[in-house]
This record gives sequence, structure tokens and C-alpha cells, in this order.
Amino acid sequence: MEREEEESKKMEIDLSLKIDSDDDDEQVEEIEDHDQVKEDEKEEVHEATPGEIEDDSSVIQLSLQDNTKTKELSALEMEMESMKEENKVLRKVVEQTMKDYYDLQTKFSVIQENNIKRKDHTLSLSLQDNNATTSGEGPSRLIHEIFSKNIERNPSPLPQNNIDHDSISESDLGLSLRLQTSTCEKDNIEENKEAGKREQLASFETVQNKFQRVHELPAGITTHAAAYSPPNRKARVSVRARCETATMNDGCQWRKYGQKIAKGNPCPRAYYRCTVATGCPVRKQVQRCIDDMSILITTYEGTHNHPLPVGATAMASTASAATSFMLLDSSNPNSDYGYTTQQTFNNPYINSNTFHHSLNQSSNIRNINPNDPSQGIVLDLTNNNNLNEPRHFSTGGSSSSTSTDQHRFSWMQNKYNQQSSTSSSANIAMNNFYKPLEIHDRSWKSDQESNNSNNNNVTAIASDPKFRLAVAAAISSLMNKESNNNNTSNN
DNA sequence: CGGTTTTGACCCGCGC
DNA sequence: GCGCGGGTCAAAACCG
Repeated sequence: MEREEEESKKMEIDLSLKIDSDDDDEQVEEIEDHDQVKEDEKEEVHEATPGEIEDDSSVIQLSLQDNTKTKELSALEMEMESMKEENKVLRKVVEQTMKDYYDLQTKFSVIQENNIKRKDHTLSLSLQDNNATTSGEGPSRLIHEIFSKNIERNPSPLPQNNIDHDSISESDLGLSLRLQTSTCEKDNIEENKEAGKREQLASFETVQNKFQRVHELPAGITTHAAAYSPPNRKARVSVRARCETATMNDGCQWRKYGQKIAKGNPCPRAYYRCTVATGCPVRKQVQRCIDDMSILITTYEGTHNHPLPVGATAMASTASAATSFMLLDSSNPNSDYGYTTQQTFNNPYINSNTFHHSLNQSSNIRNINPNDPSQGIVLDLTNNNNLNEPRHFSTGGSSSSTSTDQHRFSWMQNKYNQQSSTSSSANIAMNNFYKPLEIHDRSWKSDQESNNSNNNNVTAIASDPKFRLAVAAAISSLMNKESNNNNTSNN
């Protein structure tokens, strides 16, 4: 409850700041207008005095006009002075509010820090079409349909406040969230398939029950949270996306400072640090997914100490939405998320789609990778309809279960040959939601240059209102659900 | 020449 | 205490 209050305070402050600053701007404009009026009137006065004097009466008239105009002028000056004073006061209020806001933010982060220490959560957020495995329909259409339904029913510009959650199940949305404690990872590795399947069923029921308890949604996600979030909170967000290049172009400037071959994955893990501002603590790790080399796992750690470049803001806002959820949820010691799911879905490589595959087809669970680079939030931007049928970058390769090694090394070979082949382009083009990601090979400068001709697809994905609505709705719904659960349990 | 990448060495935490 | 593995450092190489 405290958490929610603090969050709502933050929002209120945020809004009030906006209003204040807007008012401030208006005031300034008003003052400028007054200045303009004053100037105009001065001109008028100036024009009137040199007028031709034909007789005494006209002289008297003019002098009277002068007197009234002077009075008006002095009145306007007084008004201006008072407005200036008011402006000063308003500025002080804004400054004070800003100070309070940052104080609150700092306090909030300290509280979160303490809670995080107690419980290390891993949250995976998958946005994919679980029902489109055969039809080939992408998640964008599904999301569009779902939101269209709700918009039809409630033509509000904020659909996340009006989602009828009874009509949208998790499977309908193709959207799932899981939260887990990382301490149980090892236990999960030991589980056998049969036990795993039973756990999956239990987990699935739990997840469904959780989603059925969803209520109204707060609009508590701010887009600037990632750029200005408290520096002492080490947010960690992983993004899984199909990308055939060395790294995704997320709009930020990165410098590579290391590379390692991690155990269990022949693909090297690259380490980057943000160089947009000196001393920025943000790091990112980039590694190919062992099961599908076309998937690039980018893990962001830390928060930027500088305003993000325009191109990076959308991505950061999406990640921050997820981070906000993690922060909020982790502050709640009573949160019961993931107690069952964590036993089966402790691997971020096993996303909800794999989960549904396992359920529906009784197929194998993918191997747990202990070298999971993504303790934290996983934003899954892949359409894993063909998880059991990995994509190949080598030309002419066939997708068979025995070609795993060929699949892996075909990517390695292609990496040093040419980044895009016709087959890979065609493969990725099959995905009707996530387009091929922009090449980001050498430096940020080249990216900036190429941004003019190519789309920054990560940004585009994150900027997609449907995508953002879906993320916001999912996170908000869970946040609010949890708060409602607490309310009902308290009553 | 300055910025970036590469790569082996080093540090540190963790498990046995 | 030792070994392993992940993360970082820093010197050399590379590039525009």
C-alpha cells in the first residue's frame, strides 16, 4: 500500500510539475503579450502626440487622451509587476516541487533496494502470438484485435483502463508474465520431464488464476523512468529479439570493453558500456541464444545518468515499463508470483510460447541454461512459433532436429562473411511483426548515418503504440491486480 | 591522431 | 584452499 501511495505521489508530482511548468509558460507568454500591448499602446500614444493641432478644443481632447493612456499604462505596468512577482513565486513552487520529487524518488529507490535484497525476482514478459503457430498470424494483429475490441466497447484513449479482463485471457493476448526468485534455479535443472509437465500444468493454472483476478488498471508508468531512474538501483532488463547483426541499434552509444565465451554457449558474450556520457554506469551484454542463433539476447544493466538520445527513448520507455513493474512488485513481500512458475520456467529462454508448446504438444522442455545473462526482466521480442524449428542463416540449410551444430556454426560463419543473406532475410521477413533489425556493426556514428535510410526497428517496435499499450496494459493489470488482492485480503 | 575493438590477463565471487 | 567461471582491465591493433 505504501508502495502504491508513493507511486501515485510520484505521478501526482509528475503531473503537477507538468501543469506548473505549462502554467509558467503560459504566464511568460501572457507577459510577452502584455509587453506587446504596451508597445502597441506606446506607439499609439506616440502617434497621437505629433498630430496636427487645429484648435484649442482638440488640444484639450488630446491631453485628456494622454492622461487616460498614461493611467492605463501605469496600471498595466503595475499588473506586469504583480505578474512578475507571481511568476517568481510559481518558479519557486516548481523548484520546490522538483526537489521534493527527487527526494521522494531517492527515498523510494532506497526502499526498493532494501526489498530487492530480500528477494531477487526475475520477470519475463513475452509478447507473442500463442495461437498463431499454424496460421502464421503475428502478434501485432492479435494485439490490434484485442485492443480494437476494447476500444469499441470503451472508446477511451486509455484502453489500459478499460480492458475487460474477463474476456481477455492470457492465452488470448498471447502475453504472459512470470516472476521468479533466482535462488531456486538449480533445483529446477534437476527436474525430470514428467515432473516438469505436471509443474507446468500447475503453473499454468496458477498463472490463469492470477490473470482472472485482474481488475482496473492504474496508469502508473512513466516513460522517463529509465532515463532518470535513481542511480542506486541497478535495473537489469534483457531484450530478446531476432537480429542478424552483431548488436541491436538501440539509439545509445556503446563501447565494447570485453568479450567472453561463456560456458554452455559457443557464441561469445560481448560486453559494452554506455559512452553517451562520461561515467554512465549502464552496461550491456550481447549474446546469441544458443537454441536459436537468430535471437540476440541483450541485457541492459544500470540506469543512465544522462538524458537518452531521441532514438533510445522509446526502447528505454518500454524497458522501464517492465522495470517499473519489477520495482513495484518486488517491494511487496507478500507477492506470490512465480512460486509455482519458477519451478518450471526458471529459464528466460523458456518463454511462455515454449511453455504452451510443452503443454499442447507434450514436447520437450528446452534445456536450462545456467549461464543465464538475464537475471531481471526479459522483454521477449521474438515470435517463437518455430522454436522447434530453428532458423538457419546458412543458405540451403534444412531445419532438422539433427542440425543443431550446423545451425550454430552456420551463424558463426555467416557473421564473418556477410551479415545478410537472402535466406535469412526471407526467414525474418516471415515474421510479420518484428522486422529485420538494423545493422549495428562498427560504431554509433555509422548507425546515426544509416538511421536516415533505415528504420531503427527496435525503436520502432517500442514506439509501436500497440506494442506499448500491450506492455503497459499487461504490467498495469498485474500491478493493479496485486494491489486489489492486497486490498481484499486486508478487508 | 583519436576513438574503438580485440584479446589475454587479472580480479573476485562462489561452490566444493 | 583451490578451481571455475563471469566480469573487467588495459595494452596493442585497427580504423576512419
